[in-house]
Amino acid sequence: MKKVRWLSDDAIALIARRFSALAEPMRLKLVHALFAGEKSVNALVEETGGTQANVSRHLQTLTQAHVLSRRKEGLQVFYAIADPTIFKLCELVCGSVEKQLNRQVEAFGVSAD
Amino acid sequence: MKKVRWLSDDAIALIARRFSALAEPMRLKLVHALFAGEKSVNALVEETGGTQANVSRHLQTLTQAHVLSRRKEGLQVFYAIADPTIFKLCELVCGSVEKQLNRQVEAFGVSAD
DNA sequence: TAACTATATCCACATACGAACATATACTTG
DNA sequence: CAAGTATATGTTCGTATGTGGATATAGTTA
Repeated sequence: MKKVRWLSDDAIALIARRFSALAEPMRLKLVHALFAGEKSVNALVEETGGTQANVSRHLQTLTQAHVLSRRKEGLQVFYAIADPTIFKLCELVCGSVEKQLNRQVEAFGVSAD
Repeated sequence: MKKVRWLSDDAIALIARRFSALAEPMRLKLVHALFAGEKSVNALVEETGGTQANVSRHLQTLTQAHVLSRRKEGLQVFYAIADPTIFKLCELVCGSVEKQLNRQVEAFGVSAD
């Protein structure tokens, strides 16, 4: 028996903001790249193929959303996954999308009658 | 030992789309309202306080994202949560946001020195 | 201090997206 | 078939947001 909590408009807005942090391909790429561990901005620029300006901006967005953490060391800045729930989140969504695609493939395969 | 799958740009885009379905306050409200079970458009309009046009649009978005299912019965259309992972997703994010807020409150409480 | 590297920010532009009104469509009932 | 109800869609508008180039800032090294 699960209790469904009540959510104020402010709470709803916060949750929406958290989701929107992950609702962008480049940001997802960055998060995914960081699954392997902490990396510098430069490393992320090379790995994702984005421009330095864009990568920096998205990293800022993710950090403000408390998804990533920021550590400065000399000239470089290292980012890492700050919120461990991100792993489960991505896993869930990834699996769900996969399942949906499989269903679509199946439906397509038997759709002729 | 967890294997990190490789994700193509297309896969990334799909996952981003799924997240963006939940990255909007009104859509979250609708999803949250449907946690209690299937409801008609009219019921959702009343419960959320949105306009009929907007609610209908957002319901369409959520349905296309495979978050909700649609059942027509006479004049009315009933929507329901189609993807059970949504529950866990919201639970995770909700808890994470809550935790983060608590940390901020604590930090604020001891920040004066 | 001057050159050099890594990162962040400013700016301009294009596009996506949510809101609201009006209207169309689908279904029911007299 | 006409009127009425529930839902969807067309349209316009304002705003938010992603992008890339140029530039600013911070830190290192000669």
